[in-house]
Amino acid sequence: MAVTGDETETGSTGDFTACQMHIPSSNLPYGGAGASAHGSKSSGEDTVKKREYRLMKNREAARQCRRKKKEYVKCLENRVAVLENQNKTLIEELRALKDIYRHKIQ
DNA sequence: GTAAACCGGCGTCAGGTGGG
DNA sequence: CCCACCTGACGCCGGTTTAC
Repeated sequence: MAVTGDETETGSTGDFTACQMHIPSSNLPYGGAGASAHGSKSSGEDTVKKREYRLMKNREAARQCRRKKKEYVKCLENRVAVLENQNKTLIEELRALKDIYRHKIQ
């Protein structure tokens, strides 16, 4: 496992354009800073709670990010399949047209 | 049967980004 | 600024596969 620290939260919006998806946002009980930046009066207990909250939100965010990425990759794989099919069809069509042309000129 | 390699998923951290 | 959010990277873990 990783070690200490503090960071991050959850939500939605993001990139992975072309093949995308979107999920709703969330709410936040602890609006304050990460861990008493300057004038904060948060007690130790409060700080711990804030950290736990952040970790929880980031956990969710990471899960969602992975889900989204998987979806994106699946979408790309789909696209590849479609394009390969299209390519095959076009090659076939070209071959047929060439054939017709060849017969016509002789 | 078992050790090693591989795989997929998870939690956490760090850093970037956009909005208020 | 500050905050919330997103995401890449890292390390860990449990399950599966492979080689012996």
